[in-house]
Amino acid sequence: MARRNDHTSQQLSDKIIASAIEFLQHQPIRDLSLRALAKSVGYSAGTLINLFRNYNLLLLAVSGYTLDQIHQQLNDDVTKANKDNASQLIVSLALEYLQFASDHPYQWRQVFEHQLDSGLEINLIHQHKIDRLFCKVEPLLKQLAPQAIELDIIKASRTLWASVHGICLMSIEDKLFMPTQVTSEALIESLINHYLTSWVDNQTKESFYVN
Amino acid sequence: MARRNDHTSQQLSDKIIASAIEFLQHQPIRDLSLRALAKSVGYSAGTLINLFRNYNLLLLAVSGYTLDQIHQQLNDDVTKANKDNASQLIVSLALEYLQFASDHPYQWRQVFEHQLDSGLEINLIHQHKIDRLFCKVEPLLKQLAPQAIELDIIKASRTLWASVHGICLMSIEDKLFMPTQVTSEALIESLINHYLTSWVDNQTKESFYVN
DNA sequence: ACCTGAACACCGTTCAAGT
DNA sequence: ACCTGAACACCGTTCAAGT
Repeated sequence: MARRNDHTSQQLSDKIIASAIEFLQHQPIRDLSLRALAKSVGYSAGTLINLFRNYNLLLLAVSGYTLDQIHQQLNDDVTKANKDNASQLIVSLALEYLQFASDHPYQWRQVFEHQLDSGLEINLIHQHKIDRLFCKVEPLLKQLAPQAIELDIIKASRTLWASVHGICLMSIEDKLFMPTQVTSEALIESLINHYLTSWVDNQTKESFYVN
Repeated sequence: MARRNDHTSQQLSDKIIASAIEFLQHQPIRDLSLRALAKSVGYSAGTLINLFRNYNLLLLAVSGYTLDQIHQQLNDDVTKANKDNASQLIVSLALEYLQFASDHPYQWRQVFEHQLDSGLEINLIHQHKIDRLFCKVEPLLKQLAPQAIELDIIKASRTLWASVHGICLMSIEDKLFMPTQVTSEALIESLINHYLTSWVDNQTKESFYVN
C-alpha cells in the first residue's frame, strides 16, 4: 500500500468531518472512535492522526464545523425574518437554536461537551465561533434600547444566550419534567419576553438599581 | 487472596464513591477509570463491577451523591436566609448553585454529562433528584404570585432553573467572553430580577398575552 | 460468599517499514 | 511524501479459580 493519494488532504479532512457529523446524527460522541471513523472513510487510524495531530483536535474540527453550521442557520433566519420587531427576532433566533439542538442532539452536545486541551492557539478560533453566536443578539438589544451602555448590552446578551442554552440543554436531555402541554419553545418565549420587558423598561428609565 | 471481608458492601460502596468524588475535585471525569478507582480503594476492578454491575452505574451513584450534596447545601441556604423576600431567596438559591458549580466544576459537570442508559428503574431516582432542585423554587414563586395557576408556576420554575443552569455551565467553561468587571453572579441576578419583575407583574394583572 | 488475575475485545498513539 | 500495520499502554467486562 501507501501513497494512494486519491484525495488531497483537504478532501480527506472534509470526508472525515462529514463522516463524523453523519455518525452524530444517530449516535452519541461517546460511541464514536478514531478507529471506527478511520474505517468508515477507508483509511488507517494513523492517517487520521497525521492529518489532525490527535483525536481530540479532530473532534475540535468537528465541533468547529457544527458551530459554522449553526451560525449559518441563524444568519438565514435573521435575513428572512421580520426586521421590525427586534424582540421577536431574538425569540426567533433562540427558537432556531433550540430547533438545531432538537434536530441534532448528539451533534449539538458534542460542541459543548468537547474539552479543549489548554494552551493551544486553535482554541481561540473555537472560542471566537462561540462568541459569534452571542454577538448576534447585541445589535438587536441596541435597537431595543439605543441609549444603553455597552456593558449593559454585553451583560444582557450573555444572560439571555446562556439562559437559552440552558433551556435547550435541559430540553434535549429530558430533564425539565413538565406536563406535555408545556413546551420548551414556551419556556424560551417566556424567558426572553419577560426578561426583555423589564430590561428595556429599566434601560429606558435609566434606573440605577437593576441592570 | 479472596474473602477479605474487611468492609461491608455498604462501607465499600461509600469508600468508592468518596474516592471518586475526591478525584473529581482536581481532575475531570474523563481522566478517571474503573481500574484507577479500584486501585485507589485497594480492590480489584472486578469487585467494583460486582458491587455496581458496571462502570456506568457506578458513575450514576457518584452523580446521585453529588445531587444529594447540592440539595442539602441549598436547603441550608434556605433556612439561614431571610425569609421575607421570596425573590431574593430565589437569587440566593441560584447563587449557591453557582457557588457549588464554581467550587467543584468537575464534580458538577459529571452529574449532567452522565448519560443514563435507557430503560432502567434506577434512572427514575436520578431524575427525581434533579426534579427536587426545581421544586425548591416553586413555593417561592407561589409566594410571589399566590393567584398564579399551577401550570404557570411550573413553567416559571423550569425557565428560571434551566436558565440559571445554563449561566453556571457557560461560566465554569469560560464561554461567556465578558470583561472581568462583569461577573457570573451579576448575570444570575440580572436574569432572576428582570424575569420575576415582569412575571409577577403579569401574574398580578392576570394578563392573557404573556405567561 | 467474596475476591482476584488472566483473558478478551476494545481504545488512542507511535513509528519503522513499505511504496 | 503518503500511508500502513504491528506494537504499546491503556480501557471495561467476564469468568474460572482460589479461599
